[in-house]
Amino acid sequence: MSHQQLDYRARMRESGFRVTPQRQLILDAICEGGGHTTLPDIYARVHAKAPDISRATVYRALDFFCKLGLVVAADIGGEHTVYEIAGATRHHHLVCRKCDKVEQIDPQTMEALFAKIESGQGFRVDMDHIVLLGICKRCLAAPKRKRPAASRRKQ
Amino acid sequence: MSHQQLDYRARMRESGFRVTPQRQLILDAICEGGGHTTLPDIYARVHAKAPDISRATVYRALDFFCKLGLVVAADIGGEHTVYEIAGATRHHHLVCRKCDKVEQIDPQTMEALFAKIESGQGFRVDMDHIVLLGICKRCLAAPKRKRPAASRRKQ
DNA sequence: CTACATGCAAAGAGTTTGCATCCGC
DNA sequence: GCGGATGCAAACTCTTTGCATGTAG
Repeated sequence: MSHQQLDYRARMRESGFRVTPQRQLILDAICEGGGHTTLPDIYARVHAKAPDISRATVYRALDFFCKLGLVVAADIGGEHTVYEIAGATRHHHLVCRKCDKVEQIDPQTMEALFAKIESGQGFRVDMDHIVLLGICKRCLAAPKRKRPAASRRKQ
Repeated sequence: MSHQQLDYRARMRESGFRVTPQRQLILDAICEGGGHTTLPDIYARVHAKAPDISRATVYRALDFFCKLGLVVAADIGGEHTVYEIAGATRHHHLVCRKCDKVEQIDPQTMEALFAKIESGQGFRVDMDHIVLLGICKRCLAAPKRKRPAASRRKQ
């Protein structure tokens, strides 16, 4: 991810903004999260390495990254908004309600769905990141199994 | 919706809980909202008819309805959780980012998608109410057009 | 009459903002 | 050195909770 990091640095500076150690740590934390990083997650990671960083800074940095388009925010109907590095192509996830495991949906399957909706009703779906909740293969097979899994409030 | 209302009353009482005027007003408000009713929405509606009802009561009633299964809550990635009367079958919506119009997705299309995901990756999607954001037919045709539309914060 | 519901107000949780200070560039 | 970035703390918003009172059944 190192060469991409350099890219990010350049993009920040080009836009007249600064590359600070805090922002780098926060960006790192999002990368490390690999897919679904929530604010508490990011803050915890960052705080472990640099205890002085305040939550306000994390909020501001995330906002900043989103505006720059480096990071995308997705409110996927859990407790928290999740953040991830803006990838080249849109992709979609399946999240298991039992074990919180995340897997990707075959992109073509989703593109086919969008195409069908557009041709059928003239509606152009425009979402970079859809998350479908359900039960994964393993949990379907072993209903007893449980991982620490953050509890979900709703639905 | 009147006979259904009676049904609800019965279900509440059967479970040992009470039918109060507040609960009826709140349920009415959800019905009137027709599809996507948020808490501020519900509160506003209810408050207009009965100014004494407190937000706490609305929260408690919604929680209660959800537990009873009369209402489903869906956090669709907007600012607020939306509530709606629990319908018989799951259904999914398209919401236009420009004009906020809501339309249904052909249920079979979505069921086909879920079936494909389950057969393909063994993951059973389990969502009653998916919302896909995008641009509707009319707004695609007339990009200038705008309605008051509540502003969206994210994504 | 009894137990559930309500209203009020206070407490929590999460997020935003004002301001003095700091530090990339 | 300048102007953006940070840390702190206070302000805000949304939601939950404790408690005395009200009321459906």
